[in-house]
Amino acid sequence: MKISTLFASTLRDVPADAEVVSHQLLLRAGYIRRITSGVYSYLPLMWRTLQKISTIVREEMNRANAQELLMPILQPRELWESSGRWSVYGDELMRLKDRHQRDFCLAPTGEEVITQLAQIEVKSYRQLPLNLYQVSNKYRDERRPRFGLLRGREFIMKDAYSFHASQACLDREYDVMAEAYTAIFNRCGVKTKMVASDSGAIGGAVSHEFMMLTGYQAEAQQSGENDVVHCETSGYAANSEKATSIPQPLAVDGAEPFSQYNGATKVETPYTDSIEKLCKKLKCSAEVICKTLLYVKDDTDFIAVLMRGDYDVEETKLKNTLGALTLRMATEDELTRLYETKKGFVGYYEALCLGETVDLTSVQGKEGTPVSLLVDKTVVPMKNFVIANMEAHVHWVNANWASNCCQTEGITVADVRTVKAGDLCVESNQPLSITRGIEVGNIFQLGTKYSESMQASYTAEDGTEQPFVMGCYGIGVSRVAAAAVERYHDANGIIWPTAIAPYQVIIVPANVKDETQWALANQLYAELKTVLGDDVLLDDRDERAGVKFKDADLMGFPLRITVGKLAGEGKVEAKLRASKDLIILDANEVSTQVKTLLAEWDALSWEPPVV
RNA sequence: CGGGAAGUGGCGCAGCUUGGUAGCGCAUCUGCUUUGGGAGCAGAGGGUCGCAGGUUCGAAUCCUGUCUUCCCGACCA
Repeated sequence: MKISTLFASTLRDVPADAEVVSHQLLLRAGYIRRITSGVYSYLPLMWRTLQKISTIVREEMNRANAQELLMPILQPRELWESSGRWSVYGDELMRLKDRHQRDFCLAPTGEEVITQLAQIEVKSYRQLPLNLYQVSNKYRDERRPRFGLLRGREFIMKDAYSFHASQACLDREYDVMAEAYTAIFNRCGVKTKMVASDSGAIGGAVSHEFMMLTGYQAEAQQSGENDVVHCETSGYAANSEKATSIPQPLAVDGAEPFSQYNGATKVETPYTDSIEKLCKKLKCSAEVICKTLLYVKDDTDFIAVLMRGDYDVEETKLKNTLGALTLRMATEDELTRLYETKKGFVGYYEALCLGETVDLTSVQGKEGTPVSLLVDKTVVPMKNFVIANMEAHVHWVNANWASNCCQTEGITVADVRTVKAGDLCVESNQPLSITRGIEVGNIFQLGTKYSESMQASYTAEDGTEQPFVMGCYGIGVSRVAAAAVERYHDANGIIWPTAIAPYQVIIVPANVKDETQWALANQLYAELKTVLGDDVLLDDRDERAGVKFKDADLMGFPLRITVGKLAGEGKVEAKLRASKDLIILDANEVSTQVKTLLAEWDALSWEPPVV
């Protein structure tokens, strides 16, 4: 390919609406253009990169005995009703109507279609196991598309679905997919960590995500939307939405700071509507405070969550514990309606700490509105702590649980707290660290969730009808590309891992009007095409050398061959994008050296400069 | 969904307060010079100032509505 005819133009200025590095660079280097919020055209350079990623994905999936097919993006409402997800998926489902006012959606994922397909086609256990996949556009009406290709409303995803006659068989496939994924991301040059994750709206039990960690950057520049909790010693790794830990072993006995009070005492704490203010007022640390947060489940049920003051509630964990579809904090209006109290003073001192036994009737709100209690595990061992009692501007200190408190029926004890860096690993008892990450793939054990709701079954060996045991496996193809740019770039532009660079080599004649340089550049171009196929670019533009160097750096090709002043002596310069060094080569050894040079650029060991 | 900001040639911006026939840089095109890290000079083309209504002799500018885009939030009692 000659650059003069390549459909790509570079921008000097950063478009004002691009926030993250990958978005900026892909725009500036002429890879993508936005059509509307969260929707992009992939220009030829981008498309080549995406195809290279897809090819790697296909090769590894095929190697794992999965079969590629292609399912429709446009899907009817009825199909989604049959799985129950037409309503469950919520606003993220991109919905539309046809001319007869029939409802359709654009596929955000493919369980419904594939399960129906299996139901029709697979009749016997003899046809199992089966793993089917596709690479196609997916649609999610994100509440806030952002970060360019990292979170768009339209994106390219590889989604695979496996069908099994037993859990054991699914377990084996799950491991096979985990291996395939590791191979895929390694080949793409994207360093990932497999972490335990929450299964979210797709449902099911066991699931893992493949996270590209971005923690190599200075704190303020860490990109990615997920926090990954991990332990160096045990190898434990989990999304913060799923992670558990041993809480920091701080003194949770408030006897010390409150020694001036004799037993449980009511203390004036005006306007302490945050833990921070309360600590300041009482001159104590947060871990001796028991805070109470009021949540609303599915917009109807009230749940009070008791949490140690220095920890936050992990809402995903809470949601799963409660089996809630939606969850939100109660509004201040609701607090007033239920208890006539203010933010900062929600608490059940009287019900839980006064006397020997708890009185759950007094936990109810006005007019007997039921409120269920959920106690985080960290709260149980607390002694002589601070707790509110619905009375504004007052807290109780030196409070202690009634003796049967956490065993009382109607009080649930569960782990719903957000892991903090420095908490201890449940496996190794060593401190955990937290790093930002970009999710580029995930694997789920769906079990029989979809096969049961959609009544997809096969005839088992014993003649009975059994629902399929299913797994599903996704890779965000377009997100992998953006994530790679997020990881591999410098001040001058993109630095593609060789495997997914749109072109491996760019030949730059410094001055196209110099006949010697021009002739040699063209000769090398022809030679390299025989070695690399169409993976070589010739910058044949009549531009100054500086312009061409800048563009080559911005676009991020791994190897640049400059045909310049040494052309007369039959010599050229080779430069790896990720390196500062120039290598002088004899022109006649270029085609034999190119692959060696490219192999030198090993993306997995490259560390970007800390800016 | 809540809050904030912004829409002016392809990209980045100024002009708006105090209405008077639209400008700068980059990019594009032509010519000359230049030619190893985003060149210089001279010239050219390209915009119904997001859209709709209103005020006015006159609106990019003032008013109303609307659409779009971006940012922050939607997690702490």
